[in-house]
Amino acid sequence: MPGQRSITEAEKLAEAKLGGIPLHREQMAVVANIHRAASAVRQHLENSVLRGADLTWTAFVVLWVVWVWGESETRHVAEEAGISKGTLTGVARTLEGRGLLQRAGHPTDGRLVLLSLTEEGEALMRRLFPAFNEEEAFVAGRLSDEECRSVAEGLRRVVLQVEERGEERRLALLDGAEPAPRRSGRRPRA
Amino acid sequence: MPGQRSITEAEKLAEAKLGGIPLHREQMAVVANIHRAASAVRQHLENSVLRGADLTWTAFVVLWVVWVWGESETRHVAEEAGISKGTLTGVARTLEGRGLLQRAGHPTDGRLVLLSLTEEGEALMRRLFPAFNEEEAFVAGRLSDEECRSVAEGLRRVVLQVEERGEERRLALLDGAEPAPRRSGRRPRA
DNA sequence: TTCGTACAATTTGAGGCCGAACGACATCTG
DNA sequence: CAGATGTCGTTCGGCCTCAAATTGTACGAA
Repeated sequence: MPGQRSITEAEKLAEAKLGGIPLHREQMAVVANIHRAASAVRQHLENSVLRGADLTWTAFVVLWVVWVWGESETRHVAEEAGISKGTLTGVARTLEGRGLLQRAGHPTDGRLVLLSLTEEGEALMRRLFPAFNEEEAFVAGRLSDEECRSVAEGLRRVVLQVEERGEERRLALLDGAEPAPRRSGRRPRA
Repeated sequence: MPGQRSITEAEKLAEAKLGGIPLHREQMAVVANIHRAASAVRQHLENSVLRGADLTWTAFVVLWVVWVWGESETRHVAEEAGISKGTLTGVARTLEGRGLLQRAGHPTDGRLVLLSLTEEGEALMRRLFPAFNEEEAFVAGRLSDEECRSVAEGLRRVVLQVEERGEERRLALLDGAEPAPRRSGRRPRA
């Protein structure tokens, strides 16, 4: 099993590389496993239920959000789907082109755009979601309901920590230094 | 807090949408939280320690793998970093261009390519990793060491389930049907 | 020794991804 | 009621991402 042995093994190697500087082992392992699990789960779901419908993970998440919450403003959809506004614009365009999603202007605020599923999109989700949820159950199959709750609760605390203290922490780390702009991204016109 | 309330709320809405079809609630919540946590952690680390070094998450992971394991064949690096071989080719090219990574042919098997850090890459990791690990500790700050171990263990079981049973499961689901090729990707030349 | 099979990394095409810049609109303030 | 200020969604540049097709190398069998 490469999986777990690697992490334990890697800890020792990393510690050796640092020559005695102490390492936050448990915290390192939990972060590593979060990402391992996320990518394993995503890959399984993409290759089982999503592939047949020619949907990517992100496209499915966006459809799911709009399906569950009903017609919504794009900023809320992006927030809920965990992607940036810019990414959502592209994904929504793709889904609109496939006839699964609709776009409408807000009646009173001209800046807003509302997203909703088409009838075809609704039908797709009614068909797809049960299969999706079944695979969620599969990937969590080695955990009892109680263990699922406990792991979910632990993860929730990680999310809360970043949401509530992350920004402040990042500012403290920079401590006055310039925010170090991303090297990629759009350039000023001048 | 949009975070947790949304998931609980969403469960009810999704259940309503399905009109009585039972839902695997705990499993759905654990999968949702895995992805929330992964993206929150990634974003925090990119915007705190990685941004200043102009490294993306993936680039850092690749450097980390090569740093910890030493000179390695690309297929192992891709596997360990959780990305496809094709993605690694591009990322390695970028890092090579920045003088952080080296590429060398295998002495006896001409098909293999070996990756290793340059001296500059080594120096970067010696400087960067302690800061990275410090932020891993920060994001896990609301969990005790024991809770970290327990969450990590739960996640490990999810990874194992997918690694050991995933393929078989996907085959069973298709059950003879064609594997439904990805719509994007390279086309045959003919 | 040449063929076939196996396996390596790379190329390719379509799309996801971020954050800064941008233009359109809304809303406050004088 | 005009200008300043703020907030929307979109555009844009540079990467990442995948899997299939491709190219190149290795190695066993005929």
